[in-house]
Amino acid sequence: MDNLDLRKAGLKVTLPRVKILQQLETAVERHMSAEDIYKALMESGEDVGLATVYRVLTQFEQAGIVMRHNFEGGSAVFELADEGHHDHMVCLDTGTVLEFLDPEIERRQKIIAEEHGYDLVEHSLVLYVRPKKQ
Amino acid sequence: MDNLDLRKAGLKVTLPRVKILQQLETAVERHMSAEDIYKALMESGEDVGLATVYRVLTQFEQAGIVMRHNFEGGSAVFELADEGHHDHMVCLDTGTVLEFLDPEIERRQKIIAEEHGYDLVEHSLVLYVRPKKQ
DNA sequence: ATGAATGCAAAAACTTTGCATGACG
DNA sequence: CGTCATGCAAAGTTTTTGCATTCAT
Repeated sequence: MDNLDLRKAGLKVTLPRVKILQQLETAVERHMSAEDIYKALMESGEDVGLATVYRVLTQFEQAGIVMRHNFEGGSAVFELADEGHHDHMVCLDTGTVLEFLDPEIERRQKIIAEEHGYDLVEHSLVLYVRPKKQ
Repeated sequence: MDNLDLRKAGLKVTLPRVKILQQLETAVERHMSAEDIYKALMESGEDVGLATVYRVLTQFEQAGIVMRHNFEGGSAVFELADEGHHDHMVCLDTGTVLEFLDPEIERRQKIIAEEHGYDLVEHSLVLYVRPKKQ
């Protein structure tokens, strides 16, 4: 995921775009809101406008470089689309986001859509969880 | 789902609350946004404020009378919580919302959460589909 | 009568857009 | 150099909140 990917997407290699990409690559938390990225860049001394972060993330999404998710709670979160498809598990206590993929669930989804006369285009599955009690 | 349910939830039986409940019960489309409900009431000659619709829906949600869903696209949709749990299938062409329940998917979700050391609290599964081609 | 609920308008939260300036190729 | 991208501020959307008034019990 580097400057070449930007060019391939027809996007000029500008400082804000490179910095946002780097942020998503190096951040501890893979899943960040526009605001998260904006703040992180500000703290690193990078001077990027919030509007630019939103614009760039939207372009990245269209180019298939990032994925946008609407978990519960105000804002959308973005993650690098460098892995294959997966679903998410969000801890209600800590906000931690875990990724998982279950072939059986994937399979059933496709079957269910077809049983109803549809083709499955995409899906959104989020498990909201809490640390196991004992 | 009647006035008794409101009382049981500790909510006074007011005209706006009754009308909103009726709207959700009688509307053709079970899944409505606050704006949808507001407009429908206006067209029926009921004079309810949009803020009240939001307030009442939030109270209904807390009381377990309705469920709130965040499908793609701006606004949240609400449905009466008079059936058991189910997931949703949204047609990208028509906006139609279908409900389904797959015991196997439900089972797998719980297992996956536990395998990661969590208890499953709730989940959100939405299939985005299109009418089958042939 | 009194506490809760409503309507309105204002604000809040998140995201997008218009436009003049600046940077990339 | 021309064009695309940026920053800022303003506007758009959806939802929430403050407050005076009205309503339910």
